Amino acid sequence: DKDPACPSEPCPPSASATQTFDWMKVKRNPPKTAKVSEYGLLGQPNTIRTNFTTKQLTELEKEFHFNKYLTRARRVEIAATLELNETQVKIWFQNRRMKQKKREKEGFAPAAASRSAK
Amino acid sequence: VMILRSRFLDARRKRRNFSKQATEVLNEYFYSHLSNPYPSEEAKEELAKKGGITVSQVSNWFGNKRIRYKKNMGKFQEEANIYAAKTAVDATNVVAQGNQANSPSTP
DNA sequence: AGCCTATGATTGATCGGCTC
DNA sequence: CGAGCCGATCAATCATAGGC
Repeated sequence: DKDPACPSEPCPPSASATQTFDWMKVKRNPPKTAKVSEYGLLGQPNTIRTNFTTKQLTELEKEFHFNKYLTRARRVEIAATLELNETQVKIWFQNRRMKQKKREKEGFAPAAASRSAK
Repeated sequence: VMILRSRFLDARRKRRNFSKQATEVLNEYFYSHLSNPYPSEEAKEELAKKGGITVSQVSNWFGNKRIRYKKNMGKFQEEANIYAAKTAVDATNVVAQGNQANSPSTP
């Protein structure tokens, strides 16, 4: 209800000095990890970040070391075994590959950082 | 409550806050590009060099900064003013032509 | 000593672009 | 035309550092 200095603008909170740019309004769609096609009840709106168990991560990691990329068949197999969606397994591998790449890239450079620390 | 907290012992354990200069460099860039705080890979490399941190750390910093900034803009108003005064290379819209104002690097 | 906030890192998942 | 991948980013969370 208060409006210090806002002629005619839709500014709920109350931006003053700096403006509100587009990137500040970006909103991601909620995860669709849910498979609300079975139980008539709304059940659990898995609209949140899934937490993989240590067991699942261990298996995924093991598989990753065997093969960096998945085949359709293997994916189905793993998803079933770990009780995850094929999409989750697929995404996990993609993220894992990126993580690997990042580590290889930056796992070498840090060979010169400490200067005259103290 | 399944003790799935097996996350302990990851890596994020020993965390060090960045040096004053690193934070200074990062904030300068962030606020002078508030309209679009998404540094290119090259820009990240330069920021990393200037701040004495890694490119990944620069990415993490901007990621956290953007999210936290928009989550609570009011809380950063003061900080914004401080850095806004220091630099002003903002380019809200790439409107009209250009003269010769650019590269804020290499003095 | 005990909290509470600030902050760097991690990560499941999304977004846009590209390849096939 | 759609599925999978890449690269970047988001968003929530973890765990610690810092301030009082």
